[in-house]
Amino acid sequence: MTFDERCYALLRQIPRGRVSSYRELAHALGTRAYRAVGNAMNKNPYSAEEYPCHRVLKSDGTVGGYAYGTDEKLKRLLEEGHRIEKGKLIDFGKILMRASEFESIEL
DNA sequence: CGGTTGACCAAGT
DNA sequence: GACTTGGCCAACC
Repeated sequence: MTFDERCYALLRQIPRGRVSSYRELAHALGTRAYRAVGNAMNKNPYSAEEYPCHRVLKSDGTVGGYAYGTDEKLKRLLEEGHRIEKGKLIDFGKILMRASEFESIEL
């Protein structure tokens, strides 16, 4: 399994109403390849239904990039009931899915 | 094998 | 707050 595929395996575990971060995903994979996680999200070939890469934000709770524009990412987050102020997710700390919460995946 | 590229991070100014 | 800097590391030349 490639690094990208492992990222997607974690990605599909993030439920509607919650978010995670590039940092947490990297940590869940036992690496500090934050940027490589971003690269994987950028290449995400799957549907947003099963693989919601718009739910992956920066470690400080700001929205971060998106292949179809940050405005589209913002829109999708709002549709899922999140509140955003000054570019940052409100209650990011409570909504954030941390590395320890992910189920282990295949190698 | 070396070099470049990022949807990043953290600490500093 | 808005930059800049050095660091990070998989993927793809």
